[in-house]
Amino acid sequence: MKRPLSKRQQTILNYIKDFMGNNSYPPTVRDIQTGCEISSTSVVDYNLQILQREGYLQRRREVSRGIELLGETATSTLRNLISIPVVGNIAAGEPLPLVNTEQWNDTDFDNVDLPPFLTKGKENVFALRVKGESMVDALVGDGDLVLLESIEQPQNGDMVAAWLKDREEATL
Amino acid sequence: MKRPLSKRQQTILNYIKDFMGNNSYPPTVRDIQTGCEISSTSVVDYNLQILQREGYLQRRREVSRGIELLGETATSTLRNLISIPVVGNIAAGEPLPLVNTEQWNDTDFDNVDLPPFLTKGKENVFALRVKGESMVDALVGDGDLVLLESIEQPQNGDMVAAWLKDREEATL
DNA sequence: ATTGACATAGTACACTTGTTCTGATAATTT
DNA sequence: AAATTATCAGAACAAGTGTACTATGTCAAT
Repeated sequence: MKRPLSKRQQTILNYIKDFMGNNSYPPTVRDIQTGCEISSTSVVDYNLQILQREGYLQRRREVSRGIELLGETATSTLRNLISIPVVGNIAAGEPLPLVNTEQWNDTDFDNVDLPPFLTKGKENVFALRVKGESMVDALVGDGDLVLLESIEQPQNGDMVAAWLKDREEATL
Repeated sequence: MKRPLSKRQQTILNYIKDFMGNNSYPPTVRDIQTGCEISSTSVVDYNLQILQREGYLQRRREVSRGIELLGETATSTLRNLISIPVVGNIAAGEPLPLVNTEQWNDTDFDNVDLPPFLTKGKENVFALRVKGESMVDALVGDGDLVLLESIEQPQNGDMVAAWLKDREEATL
């Protein structure tokens, strides 16, 4: 049941969005105050309460800068491309090697930016570069990147490989 | 010229990454202190200086929570992305090669940042790049990325490749 | 005109948080 | 061993920051 936001509330909301876009940390009450040219911090607090009540943001009043944007506002603007690490190469005509992900660091590998829908539903995804010639029925070629989703499985160590050709995806 | 980070610096860096992944705002010095079980805030400040000097993060000391991660670390954390390593290449028309993770070095792989939903439910995911021409029914082409989910298996290290064609999924 | 909800101001307080200072301990070099 | 550097401890200060309190103004309904 969202009532329309007042002009000031709109201003504040936009300022927060803009601020977080530039600064990687949320604004303080006083940042908003000066940024929106509001005369008092209490006014900011007052409107933030409303914005929270209306579901536009979440506050953690006990901590500084405890503002979190909710809804598409937060997600859609920030998440467009996905960077996937290319952990290494795999050769054709040979079984996939065992990979120990626990030893990996995020900074250890190169990254590839991909559209989000490619990894939908998977959690720990990484990539391998294909070395050598084709695989099963010539679906994968030399230089292709293979996105992998790692799974912990005590008993059986299988791997699921997801090929991504341009925007296409197929599953084996 | 990056000198190797000390264990404590690694711990702090990971904590910041983790914190920003969960909270949408950076941690305070004291958050890091308690989170990493450090006895004094000055120690945190000391190590943050080093991390900044080495280029791992940027600080705005005049404001609270003025920590900004640099590099891929930053973007992937902000966008809730998952960094996936591309461990190697795979060739078409041939079985997937065996990958020995223990031989990998930090510089051996590229990374690809992907949205979490792609790897949801899977733990150790990595990617392979397809080299050469197609595989099964020409679903995967040269340069494609294959997402793999690695599993620890003492006895057998097999991999199942899952192709993702658009929204379809199949398993090998 | 009066009421009452909504919105804004101004101010002060208490806790948070970055910073600084001094000193101690460990690791490394000379 | 002595000297030097790197790292850690502890405490205190000052500014940053959320919040509470009171007062004022606006505006529609009564």
